[in-house]
Amino acid sequence: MIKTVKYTRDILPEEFTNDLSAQSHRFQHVEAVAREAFRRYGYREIRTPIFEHTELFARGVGQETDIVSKEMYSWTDVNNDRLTLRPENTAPVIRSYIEHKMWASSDLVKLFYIGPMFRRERGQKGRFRQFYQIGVEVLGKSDNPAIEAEVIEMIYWILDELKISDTELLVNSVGCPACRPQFNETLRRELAPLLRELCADCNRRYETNILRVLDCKQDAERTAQLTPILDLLCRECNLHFLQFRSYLDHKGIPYRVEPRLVRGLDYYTRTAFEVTSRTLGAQSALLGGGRYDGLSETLGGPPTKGFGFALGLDRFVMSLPHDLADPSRPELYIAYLGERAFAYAMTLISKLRRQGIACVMDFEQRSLRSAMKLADKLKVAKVLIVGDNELDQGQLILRDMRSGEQQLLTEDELLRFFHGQK
RNA sequence: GCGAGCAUAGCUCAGCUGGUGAGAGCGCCUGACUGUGGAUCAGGAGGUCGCGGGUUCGAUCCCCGCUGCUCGCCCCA
Repeated sequence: MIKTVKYTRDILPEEFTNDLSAQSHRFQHVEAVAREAFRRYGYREIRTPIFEHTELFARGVGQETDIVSKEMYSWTDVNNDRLTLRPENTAPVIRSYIEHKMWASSDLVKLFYIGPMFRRERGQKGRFRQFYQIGVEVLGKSDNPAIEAEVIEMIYWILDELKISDTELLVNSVGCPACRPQFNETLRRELAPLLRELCADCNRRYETNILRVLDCKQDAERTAQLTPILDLLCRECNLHFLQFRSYLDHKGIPYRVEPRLVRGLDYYTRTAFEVTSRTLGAQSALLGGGRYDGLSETLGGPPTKGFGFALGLDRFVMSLPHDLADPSRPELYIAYLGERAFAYAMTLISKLRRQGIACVMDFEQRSLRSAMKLADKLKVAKVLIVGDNELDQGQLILRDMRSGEQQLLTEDELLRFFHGQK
């Protein structure tokens, strides 16, 4: 049997899987709520290719990051192009922003995207090699922290609307090109004498990404005595962070300052944030994002401020309430008896569908009993029964599957009945 | 890339220190019920016990290897 590739999976209609985290209607629901949020907040959809030139990610995300150095699906095309399945979508969106000169037509560009990303990681709860992200990017001339607060407010609206609770917002500032070298240096100096006491991972991080040492759970006790990164920010970064926090306070959005929060992608500057959930297991990040003011220049574009986030659709789906109903189930099942009724049902069902009614019928001649069983299994709300008797009398039977009540209707009355429902 | 656990029917699992016949619940199909579902009852279909090797008179059970899944580390959404 040919199966899905390791650590990938099918997202299925609910009738084919008990796994709530893999049911397609739950994905649809998160997408629908997110799209409504984007509509209200003025975001426009962008769809970029799922593969790009490898160089885009090497330069945008950073050659030394885990993503680029070991997790990308890359290949050389027949014409020797180096191509990569996108591992994230901020760099592609910036690429598009530059390619289509969006800066020329608007000072502030607000984009959203929904789609699959690919990373060659080991699978785990809430982590797959093909996973889905919904994200936004705010691009333009302004780096006003009010932009950041508005984005986070929108995130909270989405979380509320989806009834996802038990979450926590963590915020931090990772500085800018002006102050980061300095606090990296300070960190290096303060950590040097401690290195022998720190775990193996931290010794490695000391060389590769020193900020990550702060994120280590094992060595939390020892690193707690270091100068907090927030004390080392430059004037401008410090002011920016304070303003950002005051806007959150103003909006009544609760958060926790987490000086250990460090994002793993190179392009982040200043504000970094994450929303975690207690219910997710080891991979607790529901979403993450931050500011990336230099990214456009890095990719050959004009100086541009940027802020955005991406949410893990797979993880959102896991966090949704368990009892979410699937609204895409058919409402009506047509049970027919005999050839004449079959021909009639064929044309009637077309009329109903053109009116927007979700209705289905079976194509085998079967007993009314087995048709009813089928309708029951489909969980339709109503069943229309039509046989020779009904055709002769010009009256159809409409049965409510919940109450068991039946009424007689002419075809016109039926069409009007469902029309009124819409 | 590293570590641990698991692998028996479509699903969830049982199978008592290796010993005649491979099981349960749910689901599925049929009938009791010639044109009325859910409940009940009676039948039925469905399994190379993940794959390969070894130990043994005998392996679903013990050992080794492989594969897959799951969870954790790293890292991220």
